[in-house]
Amino acid sequence: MKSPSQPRDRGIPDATVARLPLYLRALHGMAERAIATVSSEDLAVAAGVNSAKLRKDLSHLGSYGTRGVGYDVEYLVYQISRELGLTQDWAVAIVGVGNLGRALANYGGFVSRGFRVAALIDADPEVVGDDIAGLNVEHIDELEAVIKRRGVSIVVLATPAAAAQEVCDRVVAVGVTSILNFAPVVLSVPDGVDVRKVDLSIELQILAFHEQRKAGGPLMAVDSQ
Amino acid sequence: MKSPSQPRDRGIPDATVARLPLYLRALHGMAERAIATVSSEDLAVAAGVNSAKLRKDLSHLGSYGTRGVGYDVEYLVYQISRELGLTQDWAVAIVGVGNLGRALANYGGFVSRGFRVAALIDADPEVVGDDIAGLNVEHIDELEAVIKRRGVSIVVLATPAAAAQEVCDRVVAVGVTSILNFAPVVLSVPDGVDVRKVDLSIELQILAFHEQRKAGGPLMAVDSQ
DNA sequence: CTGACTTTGTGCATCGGTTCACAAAGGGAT
DNA sequence: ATCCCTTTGTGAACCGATGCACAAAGTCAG
Repeated sequence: MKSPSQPRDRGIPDATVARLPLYLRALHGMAERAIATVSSEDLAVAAGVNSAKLRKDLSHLGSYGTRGVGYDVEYLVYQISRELGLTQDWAVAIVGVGNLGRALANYGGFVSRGFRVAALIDADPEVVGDDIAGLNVEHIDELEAVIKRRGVSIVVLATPAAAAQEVCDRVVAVGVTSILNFAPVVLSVPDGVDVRKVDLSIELQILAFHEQRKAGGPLMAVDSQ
Repeated sequence: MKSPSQPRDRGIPDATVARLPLYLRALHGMAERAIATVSSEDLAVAAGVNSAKLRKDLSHLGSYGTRGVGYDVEYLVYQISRELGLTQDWAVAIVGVGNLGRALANYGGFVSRGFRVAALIDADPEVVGDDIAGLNVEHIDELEAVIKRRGVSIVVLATPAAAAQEVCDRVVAVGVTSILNFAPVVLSVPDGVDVRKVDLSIELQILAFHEQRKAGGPLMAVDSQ
């Protein structure tokens, strides 16, 4: 059972928050395999982190382990889910139904737990009206109305770079404060609005940097194999 | 002091490397608008960071600015490109041509500079043979052969979670040491292999955490911001 | 050439995050 | 109940990243 009021240090470090979903995924896998309890060591391995870090991360949520035993898988799933806000249902709108938007709409794991794609929105009349992943694509003119009507609180931007800032401004204006941005631009938003960025080309460039270094540094092999 | 033409400080901090692509993008935008020189302040604003950080980042590459003036846009573009290894051409293979793989293959900005999608690979006979983004989808059996033949050095995994580790093992076995993983699994790889992970559901969960907190949270807390 | 002005590059203090290492807490056996 | 074994939770050292603030280095006007 849950301790009623654990006035837990509401300041969970960002680095910890970023790892909680990782632990949660590992725990879900264990729950499916009917594993009842898990040690910090085992869970850490499954999540790809070291066990001291995992223990410190979990300690920020409360004291949910049992010394000498480990953590109860189901209980920990619940606690982490609650902490992340996954015990409620989040309505997500995807703006921009190009290749990427379409992929996101169809991507099952993307909306597995706690999230629900509630709207698809695009500006192209060619696409508006189409059914994708069981949803009707609505026109960008309806943006504000749709967001309010469906109670959307998280917006995914999969628009072209040039359109991202404008769409961003509009959704912020109707009260959205959480945005996941796939467009390769730096969005400017007022304080209090969270923007997370996923940038494929940046990831590739970081890989290229390390790859180059492994290959002998710049100006060495142009044609290596 | 050192000669300004010999920067070669081989220890560029990871945090800096992660931001260089951001600067590069901003600089490209400026170059297109025919801006010849830029101050650290202006570039920092364009890239969404603070100027001291930007200057420190650039100082790791060498001393490429002119006091009292700023940085030459074109020269800085070249230096950062070179440092990131973008002056050479990287052959990228995308494994898994589902919705996401397809989106990546078509995503223009994804392969704009320095990168080239050299192969699309899938296991589904339904998809193999299709032409996507001007490329023929090849069968997973050909994985090793294609990677060698095309000189692929970076592999993008867009497979289902269950297949990712196996594909990963196979590409590592033929010498690939840079992997961009979109599958929601923790890949285990030998030392020396770089894996970067893009995980859509984790990003959403992080947003949900902050959104929940803003909305009052499981326990209404100090609303500092 | 000199002096006013601009902007870089960096020393230094600080901060957040990671890791180590161990005392405390619990279980199980006898 | 007592001892032994396992594993958590955390104090403290460490490490890298951030941001301030300023001297050094350059431009430009006269």
